[in-house]
Amino acid sequence: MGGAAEGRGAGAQSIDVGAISAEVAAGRRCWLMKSEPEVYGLDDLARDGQTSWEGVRNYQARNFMRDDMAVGDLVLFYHSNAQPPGVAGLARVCRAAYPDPAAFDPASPYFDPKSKPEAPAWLRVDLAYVGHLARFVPLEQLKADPELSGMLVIQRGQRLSVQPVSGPHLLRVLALSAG
DNA sequence: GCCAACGTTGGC
DNA sequence: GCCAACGTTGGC
Repeated sequence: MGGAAEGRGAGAQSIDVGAISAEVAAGRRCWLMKSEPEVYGLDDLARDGQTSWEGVRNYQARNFMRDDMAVGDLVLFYHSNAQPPGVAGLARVCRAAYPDPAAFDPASPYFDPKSKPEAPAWLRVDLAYVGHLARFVPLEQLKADPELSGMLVIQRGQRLSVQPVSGPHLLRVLALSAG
């Protein structure tokens, strides 16, 4: 591997910013979701094409998925606990919230005995890969950008792994990644 | 590894 | 319902 693909996994795609802008202008909902790249990063999603977002164990994050997330929604894929942390790419919700089977599995690190199949406490969505940002946008750059003031991910102590993002903020991140 | 921020738990 | 203790997140 080399050239433009340096540092990206096999199958990495670029993002059609014009098409995304049109979607956002038409009212497409936007999100940011965090993953530790050593656990499951954007390269893994590019390889797999889609994935089930298991393991959300925070009520506010669950409620966002349950109440507000729909098929087609756009997702900034954020690498947390990374060096540096930041936005790596774009994904899309391809299945709306449904019970997270990991919560029922005693062998899973996400097992939660409070969650029963007849009354699931935890949900997951499925995400499809859209593309890698032209350039990774580190958290430091998000924090420094005046147009992104108010974005949740840059706020101190903000730990939510599923966050709503405004359309203009999502487009701004794409613009920053282009240069 | 440190630690600030936050969420959850459990005694009362 | 209060709140201290504890566990987790996640940047640094």
